[in-house]
Amino acid sequence: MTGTKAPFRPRTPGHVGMYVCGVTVYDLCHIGHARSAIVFDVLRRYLEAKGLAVIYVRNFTDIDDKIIARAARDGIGWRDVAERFIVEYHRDMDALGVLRATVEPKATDHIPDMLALIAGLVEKGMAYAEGGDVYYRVAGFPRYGRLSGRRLDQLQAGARVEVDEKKHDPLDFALWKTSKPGEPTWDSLWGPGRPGWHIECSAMAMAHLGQTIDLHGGGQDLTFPHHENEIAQSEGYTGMEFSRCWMHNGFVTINEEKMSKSLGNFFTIREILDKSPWDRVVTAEALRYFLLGTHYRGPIDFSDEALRGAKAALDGFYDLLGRLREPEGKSEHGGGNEIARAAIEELERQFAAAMDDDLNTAQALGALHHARAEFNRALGKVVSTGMAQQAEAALTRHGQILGLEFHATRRGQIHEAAAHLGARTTLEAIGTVVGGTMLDGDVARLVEARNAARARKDWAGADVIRKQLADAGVILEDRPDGTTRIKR
RNA sequence: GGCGGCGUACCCAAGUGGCUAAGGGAGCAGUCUGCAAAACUGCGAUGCGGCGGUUCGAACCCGCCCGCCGCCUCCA
Repeated sequence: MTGTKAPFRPRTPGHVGMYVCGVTVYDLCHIGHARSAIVFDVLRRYLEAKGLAVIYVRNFTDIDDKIIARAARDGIGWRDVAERFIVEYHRDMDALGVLRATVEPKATDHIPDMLALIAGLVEKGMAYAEGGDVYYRVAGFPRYGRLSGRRLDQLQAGARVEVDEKKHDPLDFALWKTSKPGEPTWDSLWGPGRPGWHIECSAMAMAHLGQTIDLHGGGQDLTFPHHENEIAQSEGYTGMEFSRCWMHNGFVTINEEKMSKSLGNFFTIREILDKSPWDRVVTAEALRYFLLGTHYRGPIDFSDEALRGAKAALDGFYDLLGRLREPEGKSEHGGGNEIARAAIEELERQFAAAMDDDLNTAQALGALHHARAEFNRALGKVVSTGMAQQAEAALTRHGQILGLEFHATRRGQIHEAAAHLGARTTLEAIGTVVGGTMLDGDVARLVEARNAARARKDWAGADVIRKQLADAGVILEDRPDGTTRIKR
């Protein structure tokens, strides 16, 4: 609220009520939506990992001009539009590993709450009715503009021409508006109509989290006027502080420019997942990694190159996890145990320090990479199976806080998985068939044949098989002890 | 016009007064290796848009300038 970082202290120790503005469900989500969802998903995961009980409320705006317009265009009902895109939202966000919120309220389920709020504001003189519409009297709320660092006189000077002459002041905003013919309507004290945009968030936040919430989040573009208006409505009504902490994520840009529909420079989550050369699971994780690689408040520029970089960085973790999990090269008398032990401690410390400092996920990823290098170094000096397990657990535990699941068997672990799964099932479980569908049994036979060739120093023959497997998306890595690591 | 943000190596990026300016990607060299891959080691900004200033000390604070972006209207 003060525009500075401040220690986060929830109202009730050990409990956090957080509200994040979700999406208006009239179209597929783009990566800007993904960023917001992922940032606050990570915040929620981290708070929970710290042992706090989090109630996370993320709404759906399911009544809005754009939904009505879309319904008219598609020739279906507005409720059908909303329902369809809620399903699509979940499809995309599930793919990105965004957890469902504790409560995902829809605006239209809270019309009575909104009406109660509006009525209260009118009673207190904070709002006024005018010909079936109800407006909030901004001038009656002295703190208006504090969140976004604006002053009333400046706003008025710069205000664009308002067509709506029902407003007493151009800055006033609609709490309730008369429906046009054919539009969805609800009955109210001021006649049939529908809610303005801002009131829904106040109503839903208070309905689920009480009159003062611990934390409110959303995209940077919502700071003004949406969140400013939420504060005005809520505090005007309750006389209490609405949210103790505000967090706004920066934009995703394309070629350094904000994504927007008018510029046509936006990517939906769907098309990124569909058009990627990699499997969906791999792409989704790379996208998440990419989005967490920059501090949430700053802008982030999306490009194929950036996504490739994220994927390459993740590959390093997968290679390490494969080495930690394989039984080969482990010994109880290894000299790497101390290195690994120290690295785990360092990771715990650095990761927490980064996350505690305004959710610095970029720095947290740096800590994870440092641990990765240390674990690799330890493996070079040999570690025990127990220490390898601890290292693996440390990596996956911290990865999970960021929503990076290191999905067990993406690459490099097929020989483990294949032991107890049918070959076909394994391929599906792994989810990353890099352009090949060779069955595990065939792979195993070819590896055996190649090793036989190597044993009799038939290098040409061995290389033919290596090539054959490579074409099927299987990469072989020979270990010093003569065994072969299989990656696909 | 008002408000705000950004500019760190080839690319991305953390760091916002004081140890050798994190980390990732790409690159080069070396170790290992039949080859390859992976891994490890080393190299790479005497400098953090430019110029001044404050300070024992600044990428980090102040001033001016240059460049880029966003908000002020629906928008994650």
